[in-house]
Amino acid sequence: MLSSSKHEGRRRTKQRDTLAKILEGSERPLSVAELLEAASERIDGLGVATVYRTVAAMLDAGEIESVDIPGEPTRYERSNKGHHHHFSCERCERVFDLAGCLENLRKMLPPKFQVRSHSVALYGLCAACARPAK
Amino acid sequence: MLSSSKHEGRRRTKQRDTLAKILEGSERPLSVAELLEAASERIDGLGVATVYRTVAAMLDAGEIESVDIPGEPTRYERSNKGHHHHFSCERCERVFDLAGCLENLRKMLPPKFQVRSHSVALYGLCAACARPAK
DNA sequence: TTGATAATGATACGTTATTATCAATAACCT
DNA sequence: AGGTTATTGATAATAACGTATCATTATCAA
Repeated sequence: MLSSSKHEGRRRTKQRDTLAKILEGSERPLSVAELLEAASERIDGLGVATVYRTVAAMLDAGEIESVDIPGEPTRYERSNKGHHHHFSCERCERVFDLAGCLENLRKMLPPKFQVRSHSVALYGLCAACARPAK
Repeated sequence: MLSSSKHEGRRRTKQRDTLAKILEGSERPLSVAELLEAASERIDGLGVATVYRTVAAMLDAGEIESVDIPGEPTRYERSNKGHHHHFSCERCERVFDLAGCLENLRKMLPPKFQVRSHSVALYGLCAACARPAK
C-alpha cells in the first residue's frame, strides 16, 4: 500500500476549500471576523464556529500562522511567507505585511536573557487611509 | 488668591499613594493583577476596582503609560522613562524593559504609509528563568 | 445508493479583562 | 468636631473572544 487510500477522517468541504483559498490568496493577515465576512460571500450561512475550527486545523497542520497585535484579534496568514513584520492601520483596522526585519535586535538584550522570538509592529495610516480626505 | 486652596475634587488616599509609589518605583511594567498583589501587602482589603480607577486616573493625568503585549493583560509603567521596548518572559510571565531602539524602522515601510508609533517585543526567558533548573 | 460518521451551524457556555452600581467609609474644608 | 461628598470595596454587568454541545447535513468508501 503505497500512497494509501486510507481515510484519516479529514473530508473536503466547500467551507474548508474556500477558507484555505482566501488565506492563500491574501496578501495580508486576516482575522476570524474578516475570514467570515470574505467567505460568506461564497458560502451562504457560514458559521463562525466553522471558521474557528478550520483555522485551528490549518494552524496545527502548519499551513498558517497567527499574527498577534496588541488590542487586535488574532489574525492568520499562510506560513510560507518569509520572516517579516506588520503594520496596523489605525483608521481602517487592517493589518499589512512589511518586508524585511531588523537585524540588530539582540543588541538591546540584557545579559543572560534568551530570545526565542520577537515581534515588531508599526502603527499609523496605510496608503489608502493616509491620502487626504477628498 | 494665588496658589488656591480650592479643592477640585481629588482626594489623597492611602490606596492612591501606595499605587503611585509602586508604579514609580518599579523597573518593569505592572499589570492590574500585579499592582493589586503588590499593593495588598500594604493595604488590607484593597479592591480591584480601586486599582483600575487609580490606573485610569494616572493614565489620563499622563503619569503612566500602558504597555500592551499580545495575549497578556495590559501593563503600566511611569511615562518618564525614555523610548524603549519590552521583553516578555515566557516562563515567569513578567515583562521587562529593554534599553534603546532600532533606528532603521522606517526603511521597511511601504510608500505612502505613515507611521505614528511602533512597538517591539522580544519573547524568551529572562535571566532568572534562563538559568538551569537547579 | 447508501450507510457510517465527519463537518456544519446555531447557540449555550466559559474566559479574561474591564466598567457600572451602590451602600459604607474616609478626606478635608470650615 | 461635623458634614459634605469623593473614594472605596464587593459584586453585578459588559464586552470580546474563543470553545463545547448537539441535532442536522453532507462527504465519501463500499
